[in-house]
Amino acid sequence: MQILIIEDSPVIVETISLALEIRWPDVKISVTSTGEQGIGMTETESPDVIILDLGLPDISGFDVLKRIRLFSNIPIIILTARQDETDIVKGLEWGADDYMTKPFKQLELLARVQGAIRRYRHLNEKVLVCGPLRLDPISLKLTLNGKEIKITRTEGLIMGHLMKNAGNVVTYSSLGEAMWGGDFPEASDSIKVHIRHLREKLETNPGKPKLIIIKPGMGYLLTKES
Amino acid sequence: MQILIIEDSPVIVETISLALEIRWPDVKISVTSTGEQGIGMTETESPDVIILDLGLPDISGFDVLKRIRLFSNIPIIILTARQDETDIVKGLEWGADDYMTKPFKQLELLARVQGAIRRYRHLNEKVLVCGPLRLDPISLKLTLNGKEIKITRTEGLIMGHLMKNAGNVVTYSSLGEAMWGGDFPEASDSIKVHIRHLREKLETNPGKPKLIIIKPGMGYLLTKES
DNA sequence: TCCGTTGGTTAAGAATCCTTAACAATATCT
DNA sequence: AGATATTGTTAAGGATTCTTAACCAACGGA
Repeated sequence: MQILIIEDSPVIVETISLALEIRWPDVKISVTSTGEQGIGMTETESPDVIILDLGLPDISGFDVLKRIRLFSNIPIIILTARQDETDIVKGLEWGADDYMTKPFKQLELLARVQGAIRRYRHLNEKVLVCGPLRLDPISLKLTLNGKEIKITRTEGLIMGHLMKNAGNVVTYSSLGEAMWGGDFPEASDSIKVHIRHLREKLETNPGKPKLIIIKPGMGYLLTKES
Repeated sequence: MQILIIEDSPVIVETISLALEIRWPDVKISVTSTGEQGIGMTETESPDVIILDLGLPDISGFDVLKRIRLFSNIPIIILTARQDETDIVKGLEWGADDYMTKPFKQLELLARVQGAIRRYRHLNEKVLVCGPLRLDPISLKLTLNGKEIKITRTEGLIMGHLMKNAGNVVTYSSLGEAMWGGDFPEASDSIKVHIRHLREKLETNPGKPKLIIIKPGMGYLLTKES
């Protein structure tokens, strides 16, 4: 994970960096105080998110935004002073993904960054295919040999995770993360219930599963191909 | 709505066009039988969806795919013969959004096109802002003055539709379409209940709404700005 | 062999959410 | 102003979905 901060105030850079590093200990943060350099670094480093102050010393933040958008869809969160709130609409129209007004809370920042990443991830989520199974990871619609299978949200998240790692074992904890996000209950019986439900919907013989296989002591595995 | 078909078999083109025209009577369909032309037409016509046969007379369908992906994220549905199913994975890896094996059912085609468009629409769905309200239209998370407001899925769809048309009246039927999709119950009392719930969550005085206003006989209106 | 752990199975309960329905309040029209 | 149509309000019911819990079966190590 890599984040580019285009901001000329060292205090704000410090605030932002600190929060990001606490939330994502292995984040790589690049900083520049000028717009020109920011555009360059966007190309060279291709960060996952850009945090862009609209009030820069050299060129207008809007120009930076526009020029980055000429070649990239990287999510951009714009910063602006509270009194310049009219800029926000303009910024969003020019392709920003989100905005924050200064001063802002660190938690708010983290939420916005997290949201921007999540939305951007969506962009790259293509239909997943695995043998006879197809899953649209956004709408969580699943088909088996072309027939639509009704699944719940949670079941869809599990299938998405299994299909992304088809052929490999998926641990309980990584499944938990896919289902519940960041932090999830230590122990829960519910995974095996969901697995049961999925097997009932997908397997010809749910008692003798051929698709969703248990790897004892490790986790589950979705058989690659058929 | 515009769709580009890159396919050299007139029979298949006919099948596809017919289905598309029935489903979307005002669709604009462009056809070409060669890959080179297909790439060109993608640039000049910027269609909403491309249907691409992998078996073309001039250049490989994969090359077409790759070259289009160099400059565009337009959703591409690839067609391939049943016996070449190994192509599918390669196609998806190279950036196709979906696939169909020939022969295919017309209804299946429509579903795939619809799905591709819906997913692509997501790409362009930025955070909606309207005065103190912010809505992420994908996760349907809503904040009011920065505070997160818990809303249900249906409430989120309603807010999305209202915010997209902030300042303008939104009719009952268009709200129904936003909530339930294509076809929806003629008469239902539930909209007004959802509106009530939203007002309880958003208005300082839900009985005297200032945000979600009724336009008697027409529909609802979300006040632009505050 | 026996016990303990791991996973499977099933049912019940809780939580959430949507819709319906009945009645009240308000607006619109004549 | 009075009648009628439209919208507001509230409670209740039903559907769906997730979790918990209790018990069963299989397996491996002591």
